[in-house]
Amino acid sequence: MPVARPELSDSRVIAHVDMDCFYVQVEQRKQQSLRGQPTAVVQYNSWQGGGLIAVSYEARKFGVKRSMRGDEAKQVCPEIHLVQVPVARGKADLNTYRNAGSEVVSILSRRGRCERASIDEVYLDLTIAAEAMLADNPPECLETISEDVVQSHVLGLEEVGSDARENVRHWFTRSDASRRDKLLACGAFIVAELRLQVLEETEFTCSAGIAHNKMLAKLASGMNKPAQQTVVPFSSISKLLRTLPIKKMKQLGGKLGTSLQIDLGVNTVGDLLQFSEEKLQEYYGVNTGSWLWNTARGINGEEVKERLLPNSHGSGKTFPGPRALKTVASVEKWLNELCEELSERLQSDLEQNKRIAHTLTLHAHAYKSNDADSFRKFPSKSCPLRYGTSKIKEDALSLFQAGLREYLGQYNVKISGNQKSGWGITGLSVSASKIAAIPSGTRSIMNYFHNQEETFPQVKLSSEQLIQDAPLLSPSEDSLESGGHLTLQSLEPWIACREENEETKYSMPLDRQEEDKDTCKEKLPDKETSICSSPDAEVYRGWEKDQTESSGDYLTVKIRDSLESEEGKRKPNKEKGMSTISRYFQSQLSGSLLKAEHAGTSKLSESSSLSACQSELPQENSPARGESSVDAHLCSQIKLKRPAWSYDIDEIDQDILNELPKQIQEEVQAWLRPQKRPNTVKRDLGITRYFLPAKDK
DNA sequence: ACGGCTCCAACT
DNA sequence: TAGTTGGAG
Repeated sequence: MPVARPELSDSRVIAHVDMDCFYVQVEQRKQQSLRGQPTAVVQYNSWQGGGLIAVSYEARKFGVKRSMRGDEAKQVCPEIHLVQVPVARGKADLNTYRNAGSEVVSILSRRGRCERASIDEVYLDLTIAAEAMLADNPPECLETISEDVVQSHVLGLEEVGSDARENVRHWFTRSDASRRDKLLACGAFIVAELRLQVLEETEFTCSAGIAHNKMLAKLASGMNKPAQQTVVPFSSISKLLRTLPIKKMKQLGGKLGTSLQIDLGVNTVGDLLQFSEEKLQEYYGVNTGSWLWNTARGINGEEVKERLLPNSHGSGKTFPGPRALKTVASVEKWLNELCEELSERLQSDLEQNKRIAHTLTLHAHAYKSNDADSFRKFPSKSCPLRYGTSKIKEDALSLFQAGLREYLGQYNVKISGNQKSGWGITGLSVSASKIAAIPSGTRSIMNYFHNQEETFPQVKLSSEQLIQDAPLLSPSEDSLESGGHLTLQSLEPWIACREENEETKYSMPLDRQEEDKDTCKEKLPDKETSICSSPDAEVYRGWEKDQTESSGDYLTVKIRDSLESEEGKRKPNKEKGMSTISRYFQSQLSGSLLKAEHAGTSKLSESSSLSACQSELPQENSPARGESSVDAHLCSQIKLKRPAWSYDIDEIDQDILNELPKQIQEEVQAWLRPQKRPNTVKRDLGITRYFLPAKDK
């Protein structure tokens, strides 16, 4: 069965905002003299002037293109200013651009759901805001319309006429427009405001598309650049798509688009209209077939996902041709560099966003010169991610060695040392994924009960489960003010200070599990303190409150009473679980709730707040972040602090969760199963077979 | 075996 | 789940 077909009456207001030659703008802001100049950002100046990764519009006039070499660019545009991407640890370092992207996102996310689509693009769902504007303050009632809005492009209007501007102004204000047009008009107002705010607060310009779905918004944002916006009214869609080259459509720029051209003779999106949905499904499978059919009609039901932060971090480098790595030692050296960068970024993510990553993956490209099957792909390998730079290095190397053995095949025993081993590594990357919000129900739990108390005198937990005599927790004023044990901050140090001197449970990387098991184990500490709960670890971790810094009470709440060990012996016991959790909440309420209010306004507590980006400050006082000493300092500082809580996230009884308020359930869920994304949109990109007819029909 | 470095998502 | 593949900027 085909995927659920999106509504024909899709009247959402979706915007796609795209920064104009973003890296160039970032460099121009840093170095104001570059403004207005033909400029490009280049990496690796050594070989042929390096590769261009961003080109200013002034330079584009000269025919300078991305993917040119620096030298080429100089030829067509001798005046061009080439700015190098920062280099750290022997590789390009994109952090300044990532941070600048975060600045922008923090502004663009103000008016509706915001999905960070890449380092310099977002999608916005402005439906609610547009509806509100239409209800309260519709454009047709406005006396004057701001210049920025009138400068919008509206597809389908005669822009060549003597009075293009007047046409646009009229389109925005006419009272007899359809509701969907009016909503788009409101969307365009909102986007214009947002873009202005971005400019004022960051000095960056951007372009935008406003339409009823993501596909069309994306298409439109690229139509008038730079620093302009384009609206796609419903009535303009068919004409727009009729002549649009198929490859211009997002997702069709690659092999699928080529297959459409070659195999079906489809050159424009409009050409697709002649094929029935069934026919397209025959060629490309049900999902892709339906997607194509819808796309031809401008229909696209993809939701804008709420995501301000990336789902993974990676650090990689290529070693082209002669620079290929040929010894394990050189691979190790580079892996170390990559891991250091990755670890640093994981640390910042932890500090700024309170998130932890759960999986470490290694990718490599390799060649074999001698062998017959030398075109085999180097397999990617992953393992649980342990925080701490040296742990990451260690694990990454193990993953590499596992991959290499597999790559070389079982007969090739000698993999190390020899210069003439016949293999070479042309690309390496390490990445961290499955990033989830820190196990910090604390905030929302406290917020929840805070609110509850205003509404109800007593929490809604069955009374027999409220154990009054449990002297569990009554934090001193002091501990609350310093972040106490109820805030994220108290949790952070425990997770943040994962460094080498600690005792840490060893999650054995794949390759060592078999052969080196014994030798490995001896070197390893046996006490479990790892963030990652490995599935086979027989561990108990309660919630602990440290005694060094707070009032001296000691708390151990068993959040997990039902334990399912590997042998699966014990059976769930809801009652017990409930009672302990209830005790915890109860003690919170009776003991510390009111004080928590003060904590909420204290400086420390503020600094621990979960702001997505720390860049909402005016940029004058937010210079580019220092390189790395910050982290080191913070970490050492943190080490002195106590471990706050520990927990065993895999062992929480689902029944217990179900008893909790929805808000908390969601938060806990997120940390229970980080890998599972809520609401996976049934999107269809099964782009695997292009030449095979009808398999799945 | 060069465009380099990321990121996302679907599929198996 | 881990690993592969395609796509985009």
